[in-house]
Amino acid sequence: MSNEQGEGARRRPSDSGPDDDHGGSTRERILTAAGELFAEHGFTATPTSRIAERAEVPKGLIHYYFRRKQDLLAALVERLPDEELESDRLVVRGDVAGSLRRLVGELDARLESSMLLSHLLWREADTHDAVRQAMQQRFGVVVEQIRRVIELAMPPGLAGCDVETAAMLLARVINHRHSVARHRTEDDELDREIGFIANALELGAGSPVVNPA
Amino acid sequence: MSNEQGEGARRRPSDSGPDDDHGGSTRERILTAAGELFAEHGFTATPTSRIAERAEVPKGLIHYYFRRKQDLLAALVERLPDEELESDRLVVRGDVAGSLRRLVGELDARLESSMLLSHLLWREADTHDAVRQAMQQRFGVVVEQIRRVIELAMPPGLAGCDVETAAMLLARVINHRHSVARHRTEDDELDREIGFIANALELGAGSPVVNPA
Amino acid sequence: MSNEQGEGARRRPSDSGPDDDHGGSTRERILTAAGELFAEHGFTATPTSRIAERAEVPKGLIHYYFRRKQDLLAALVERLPDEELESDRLVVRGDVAGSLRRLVGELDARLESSMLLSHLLWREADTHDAVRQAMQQRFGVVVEQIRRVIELAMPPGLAGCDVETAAMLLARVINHRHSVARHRTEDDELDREIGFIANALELGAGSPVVNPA
Amino acid sequence: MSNEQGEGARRRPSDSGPDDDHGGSTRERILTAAGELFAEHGFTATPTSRIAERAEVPKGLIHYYFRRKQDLLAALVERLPDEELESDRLVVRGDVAGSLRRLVGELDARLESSMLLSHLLWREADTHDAVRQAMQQRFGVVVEQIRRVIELAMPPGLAGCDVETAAMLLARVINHRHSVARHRTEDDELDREIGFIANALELGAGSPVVNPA
DNA sequence: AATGAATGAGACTTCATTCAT
DNA sequence: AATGAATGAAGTCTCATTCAT
Repeated sequence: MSNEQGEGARRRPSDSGPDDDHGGSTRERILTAAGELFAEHGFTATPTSRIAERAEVPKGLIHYYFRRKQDLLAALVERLPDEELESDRLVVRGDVAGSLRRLVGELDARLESSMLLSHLLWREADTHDAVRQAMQQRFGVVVEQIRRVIELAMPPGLAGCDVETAAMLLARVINHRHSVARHRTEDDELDREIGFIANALELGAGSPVVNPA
Repeated sequence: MSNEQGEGARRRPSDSGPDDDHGGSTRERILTAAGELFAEHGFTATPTSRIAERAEVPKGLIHYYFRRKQDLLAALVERLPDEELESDRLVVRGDVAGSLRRLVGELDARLESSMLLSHLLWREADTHDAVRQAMQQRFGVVVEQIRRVIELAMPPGLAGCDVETAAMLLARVINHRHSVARHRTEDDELDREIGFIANALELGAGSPVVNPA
Repeated sequence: MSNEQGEGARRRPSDSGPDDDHGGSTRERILTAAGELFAEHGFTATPTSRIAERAEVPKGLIHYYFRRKQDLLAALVERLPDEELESDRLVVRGDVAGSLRRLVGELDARLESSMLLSHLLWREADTHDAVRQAMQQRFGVVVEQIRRVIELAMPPGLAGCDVETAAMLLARVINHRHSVARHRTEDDELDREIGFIANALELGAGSPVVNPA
Repeated sequence: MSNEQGEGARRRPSDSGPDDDHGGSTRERILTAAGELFAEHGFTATPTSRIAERAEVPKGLIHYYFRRKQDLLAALVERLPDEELESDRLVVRGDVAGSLRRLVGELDARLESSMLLSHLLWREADTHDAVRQAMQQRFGVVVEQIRRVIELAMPPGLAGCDVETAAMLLARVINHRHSVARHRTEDDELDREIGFIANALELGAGSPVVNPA
């Protein structure tokens, strides 16, 4: 268990050339099919043969590009969109809730295409080390971005409250959506939760932690 | 691939007799082993033969008690501790944070034994209908309990804020711990998050939701 | 490469009971089929599916008894007839050639059933450690037996010659037959070679090793 | 499964041109790599892709030069050094042992480069007809050469003994080294065995075969 | 002349499940 | 009630070989 290899993922043959294949380069089609199926049924429960079917390539080609099934997962992780984004332009000083909403919107837009994928990765995180590491790193990045937006958006006088915790809280909510909530994505709830946190911050929540049990 | 039910789970042969087996009735030992292994490696990735090994029973016995592998999962769901608990005695009026901490503590204590199991179930939730339904129901129960504790603990004057959202937020945090956070369970973080939410509530957060996007 | 495991070979189900299978216990039939096919076409070139065909068992049963193909080889080695035999009764003092011929005859008789097998094992000796070790040990045993027979059969006065070398020489001839000569087993040649060696010993060959360049 | 021949081995594209490849013509590098790998792991167990790797040529090139994998084996057989050598200059009349030692030394020197290869060929002899035939022919040539050296080296008076058998015996020893003994090549043993045979011949061994069984 | 993507047959192996005892 | 031998479908992966470029 948990053997990453670093190698295993062969380079794609025609990287930037025009694709006369139906729908992306062959390698890409395989990855897309794999991502979808993994997300729908899980990694172990998805036979490589079904990936081949959906990608409309012969079975052997899967293992030509990705020697082991596991390498498909690794490649999917690498292909994740970079979560980094210049968040500064989203910030409106004094409007924490609005700024956070815009941030979450941006993050979601980026992940939109890979929502299912993201969900899959959370599922496989504790079976595959590479996946887990990637996920944890991404979590850290998100927390950091939230924290930054909050700090920029907060009115100057209210610097005392627990920004760190609020950021973590929101990051967890976001992750929860991507990881577990998959089916019932109720934007309404999310919206209210963002509002709650922003409001709490503006009220100075968390600053004086009173008698911690 | 959906959910069989009704039949499938055979009644244990010697139900009430004294156990001369080493460590619980045979059927129970099988379930425990299955729960552990499913949690460690996932449902599909766990062969029934390995369950038999860990439970120290012959392989045939697994399918004697549980005709299909899937029935093991169903039985594990049924065996989950009832989340219902008389929360009233945990409440100290005026101390929202403390009350919530005690509630979370109780919930954790109940789940302690089945922490891994709970995690497993979240993983398998979108592959197995029966599991998903159970999980969603449990989520609802937890939200409700949190809401109740908050309402009981809140000082009378502050009834205006968004208790519903706060409850959902905390429930999500709890679930996140059980479903995803598996490895790094940092109680410190949880504690601060509870404090943050309680404090926010006391400050009236969420009451006037300002310009919702 | 070269991973023996010690385990891997499941115990046969009905060891000594009467066989109503057609031709030995199931496990034994598999081993016999494997031995034959390995000998004919080599280990790697023999698919387990063909073993199943010849043994007239379903493919899965092969791996029920022998988890890995390699375990078949290991089991075949273990099944080799013990080369040890009470050679003393074969010896006629003063008749070295005759004594050796009887010894070789005995060894051949023992190996007769496993001639092909023996050949196979030599072929696979340098790919599979377990096989090589078994083969080397067997070689040592044979050399020792030959040496003993020679010493018992030699007339007392001629003790000076190089018995060790003669024994090795003959052992090598025997092995050569089993390992390489497979197809054209001309007993005539063997006979003359035994005669030559015996005669040489009686003439005192090897005693004074002259200028070993 | 028998032996194809006649076609199959394409002529190398640039036969006589200067080699700017690193280490021999491309075709030759392929053959060398194939020989090494076949000897190490056996014919069937060696993928052509690994041959390409070791030869540092693209995979397609293997099948460009040698349409079928089997043709590699055939080419290796053809490339074997010619065993024929003018043995007369090695002979010192009256010194049988010395003459044989020099002969064996020469043969070994020729085969030195292809010791492993020779071993491989013996292994594959009974799976590939072409290989077996080549091997048997080579065996005959060696026997003949030994016989010739013995006859030339023997003192005139001792013509009565069984030269044929002695030659066969020694040829077998040589072959045994090349085919089986691969790992523990103890020149010491070989030396003593040559001495034994030569000594036996000088003593007239084999001449009067006494009571053949 | 040379390349490496593509192909599909088939190898080994695992496994849930059945069934005779 | 309990067992483990038996079964065969299906999984992952390898590989010789072809072919368009």
